[in-house]
Amino acid sequence: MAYQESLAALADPTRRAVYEALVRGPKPVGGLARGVDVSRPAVSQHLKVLREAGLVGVKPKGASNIYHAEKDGLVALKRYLDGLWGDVLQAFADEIEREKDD
Amino acid sequence: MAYQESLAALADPTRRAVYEALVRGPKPVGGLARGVDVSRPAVSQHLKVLREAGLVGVKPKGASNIYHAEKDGLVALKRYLDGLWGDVLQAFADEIEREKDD
DNA sequence: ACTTACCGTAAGTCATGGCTTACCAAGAAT
DNA sequence: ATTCTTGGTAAGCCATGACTTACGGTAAGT
Repeated sequence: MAYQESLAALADPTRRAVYEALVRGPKPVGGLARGVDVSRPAVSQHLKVLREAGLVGVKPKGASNIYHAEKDGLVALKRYLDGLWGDVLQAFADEIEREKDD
Repeated sequence: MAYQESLAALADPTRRAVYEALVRGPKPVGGLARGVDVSRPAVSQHLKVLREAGLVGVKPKGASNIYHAEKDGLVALKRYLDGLWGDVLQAFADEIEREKDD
């Protein structure tokens, strides 16, 4: 749920690939594993990290678990970056001011 | 310059701390090192990663190197997340539609 | 000129984490 | 009831990467 976890979760390429697949629509673990070139257990582990970051959620559907993208983790990350963005703009403005002193 | 590098760069806590310090204003390497509990060379290595991601830039000022936040890397990351966000909303909309079929 | 401050790079150490195989549990199907 | 599919967890391996110390190089101060 915290932006730090979203950041760490999305930093890994294959985990990001799994997430991007889910962003296009809900899918079972097996389906996700087929889209990536790692084993199915590896995908399960990635899903755990994504789940703890609030980026995805699960709904059991019989024997299979259907994963889907969740808003929370992404919103947290977007908010964090927007905060940084504001500060960066401020820093730029400050620098313009400073350059007037020559 | 690519969002992948920004993601990887900001995923590390101490590197993120260095970046956040720069976002509040330009600083020399030594000053940055004093704000974090790792050695100065470690900070230099983090700055290299941040620089390659387009998140920071340098301006030599005499003997010291003044680092500052750069827009490019952050913009790239924000764009990527906005794309994801759009897809997530679409996926949610699709799911609402699907639930009408019961 | 010599020393001191500032910084980047090299080499080596060590922990983190991503991957695999093996195993186990639960639901579907026959 | 047994088999087959689906998937989470455990244990172990191994590469990546974050950190340290040591070194070299340039600019400023005296």
